[in-house]
Amino acid sequence: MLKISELSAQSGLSAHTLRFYEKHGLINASTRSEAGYRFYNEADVRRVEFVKTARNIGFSLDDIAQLLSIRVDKKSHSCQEVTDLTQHKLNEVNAKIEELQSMQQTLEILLDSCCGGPENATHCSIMEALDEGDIRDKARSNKK
Amino acid sequence: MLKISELSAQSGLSAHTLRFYEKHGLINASTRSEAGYRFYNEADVRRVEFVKTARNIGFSLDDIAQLLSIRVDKKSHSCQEVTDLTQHKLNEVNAKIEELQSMQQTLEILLDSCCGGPENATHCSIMEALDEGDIRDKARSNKK
DNA sequence: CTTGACCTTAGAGTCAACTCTAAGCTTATA
DNA sequence: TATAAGCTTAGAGTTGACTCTAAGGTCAAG
Ligand SMILES: [Zn+2]
Ligand SMILES: [Zn+2]
Ligand SMILES: [Zn+2]
Ligand SMILES: [Zn+2]
Repeated sequence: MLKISELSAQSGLSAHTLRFYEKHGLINASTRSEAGYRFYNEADVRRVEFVKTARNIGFSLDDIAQLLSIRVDKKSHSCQEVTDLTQHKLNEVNAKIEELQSMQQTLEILLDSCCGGPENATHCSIMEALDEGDIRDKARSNKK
Repeated sequence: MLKISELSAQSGLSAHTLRFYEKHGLINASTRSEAGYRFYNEADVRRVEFVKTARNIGFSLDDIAQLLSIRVDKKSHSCQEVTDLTQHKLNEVNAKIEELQSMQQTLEILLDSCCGGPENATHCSIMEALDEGDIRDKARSNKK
């Protein structure tokens, strides 16, 4: 049985974060001492590791809550539910990547066009491009 | 001279957003009516368009504030300052893309491994992977 | 028996970029 | 002249995932 500071050291999550996750229904200390101190058993630790893994992949805490509710009763849930969640997350990630790649392209074009030198910026092609808005066409897909 | 609602219609930014940008020092109505109504002239409108363009590229409002301070006095600033800002933003964007691509890979691996069918999730390889944490190695670079 | 480290809670603060509300003027139209 | 639409301000609310604070209880060591 681990105290919160021990679990914190072991998991790399701060005690604050562990309490925060508890408040949001993700994890729990299955026992408390008489004084109210949290004590985590092995199953608790495994659950925390599950949360950590899912979080590292990029799932939101809401996603993780759903994954956890599947985890505690796998018989009542299907593989399809799991792939739906995963696919949905993948779609989000893909959309963000596209948005960022569009920004990336525009920024590279801007950098290519500017001399980057120490002279003053009265002739700066980046400033001109921002003023004229003509890169906006290339950057339009960046909009949320 | 445009009233705020007219500039809002023309620019696609809400009147709320225009006031918000003003509060944060990005834009200004160079004149006010006797009753205090904002009136935007052509230079104001061009400044708003500059902000919009920069925002669409992905610059933060802080970045934009810096770009604007260069814009109003180009003689006192160098091309290098402009490229520094742009390069810094590009580095940020590249870092995020890498992070997301790592998530993307992990999610694709997970999706490949799961049957996605309607049977129950007791055998689900995604749940197993999350439990065992063995994809964490692939996903480790996702950490902030 | 007193430090000092650790634990508890509720609740506030952080970041970014809006978004909205309330309460009250102003202006245009009927 | 009355109604509605539009403007003003200060300030609060939103989202997500923490992060920290205050005020106090607990526990081991010296
Ligand atoms: Zn130059
Ligand atoms: Zn330049
Ligand atoms: Zn299956
Ligand atoms: Zn499965």
